[in-house]
Amino acid sequence: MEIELEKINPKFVELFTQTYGFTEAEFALFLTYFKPKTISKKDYYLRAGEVCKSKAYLNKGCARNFVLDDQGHERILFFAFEDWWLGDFDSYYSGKPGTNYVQILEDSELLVISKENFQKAEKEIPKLQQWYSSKMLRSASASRNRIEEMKTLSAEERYLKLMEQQPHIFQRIPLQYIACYLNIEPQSLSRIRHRLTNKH
Amino acid sequence: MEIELEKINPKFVELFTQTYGFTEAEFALFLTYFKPKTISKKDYYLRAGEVCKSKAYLNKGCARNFVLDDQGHERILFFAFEDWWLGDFDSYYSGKPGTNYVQILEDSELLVISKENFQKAEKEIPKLQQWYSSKMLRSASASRNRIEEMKTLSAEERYLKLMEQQPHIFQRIPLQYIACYLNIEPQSLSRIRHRLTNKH
DNA sequence: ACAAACACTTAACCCGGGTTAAGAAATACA
DNA sequence: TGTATTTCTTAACCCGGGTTAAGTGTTTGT
Repeated sequence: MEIELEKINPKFVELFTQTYGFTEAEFALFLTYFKPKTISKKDYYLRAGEVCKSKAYLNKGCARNFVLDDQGHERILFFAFEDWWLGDFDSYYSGKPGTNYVQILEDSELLVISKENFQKAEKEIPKLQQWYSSKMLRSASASRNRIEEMKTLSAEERYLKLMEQQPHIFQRIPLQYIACYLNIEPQSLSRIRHRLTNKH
Repeated sequence: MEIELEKINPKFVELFTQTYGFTEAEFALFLTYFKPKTISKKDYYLRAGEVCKSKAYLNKGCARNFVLDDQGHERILFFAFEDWWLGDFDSYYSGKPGTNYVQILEDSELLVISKENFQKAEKEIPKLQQWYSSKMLRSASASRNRIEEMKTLSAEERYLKLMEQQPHIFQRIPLQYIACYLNIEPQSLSRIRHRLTNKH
């Protein structure tokens, strides 16, 4: 199962060769550790209760990452599109069963690298560590930020902010999931959109 | 203007002699740096725009510490009772005009120590520094905590929590100020109290 | 091509709490 | 002691958003 270079998102190549300065040999080696995998719409890359034993580069498609709250309701943490990484990082690092679901929303192509292979790669290509730790920091601060916004902004403000800052989400994600992501009931989101279009 | 020991809140003596281990001589010296001051109800110990040049031990009485928000509405940060310290710590340390008002709510007796005198005392009695830095830490974490509660709890929950955790406040502070402290309109607080008493 | 499933909207209703306005009760002051 | 001021309560109304229920499209799979 060789990975065909032409099929890889150019951003993937760029990230490691340009930004992190992998040599051609390093990059080629790195690639051998990945396995392509396709998952079709509605299937899961990961479910709560499973141990997350790999990272997956989302080469094509999109997905939603969610957890269940105490009442068993889904809470979407984020949507992933091309050039995102899928997984449950807590579970990955702790080795314990995780709480995250990663459900594919469009037939998708992943590049999957197992924990063992990633560890090998880290030894052989130490630059990899920098990349990953900076990624973690950014995502931790983003999630604090989101919690803050949930508490301080009204439903309408949250909707408008998302429209402004990530309009592409609305092209590909069903409104019900966007509502869930924004912590708004789908009916209420519908009403908010109605209010906004009929208001001047 | 000697300070009469019998009139000082025993907690004040205890704090410095017992908890911080001042010798009798040190404590006596420390005391000479204070000046007694009485302020009557509704007067201010401090107003926004003034530079806070002293700390004041509230020996008897009570006060409210508030700021004005962007719309000019009062926001009560905390109430002070016997054994609290009054002031605007930002202004005290920066030497710049502050934003805090400290209004006396019952005729009160203060023990005031000027910044210069406190600095002298700190040199002569180094233990003082420990006391003050630990105080600052605790109050910073309390205020973060309060902001968090404002965002996560409903008006009714905030009221019940205060009733449970600091019932003494209700003995001495007018409800309108408590409402302000809880970020509830006085009418709404009244309604909440009504709901609660008439609900079983 | 059709039924079944899914996605979205509309509407009626409820609830918490802000807003406005007015009244009742308590305090203070002369 | 009585009037004035302050404090607290009540009531009517509004608004945002959750809840329930019933549509109306729109996809999907056979």
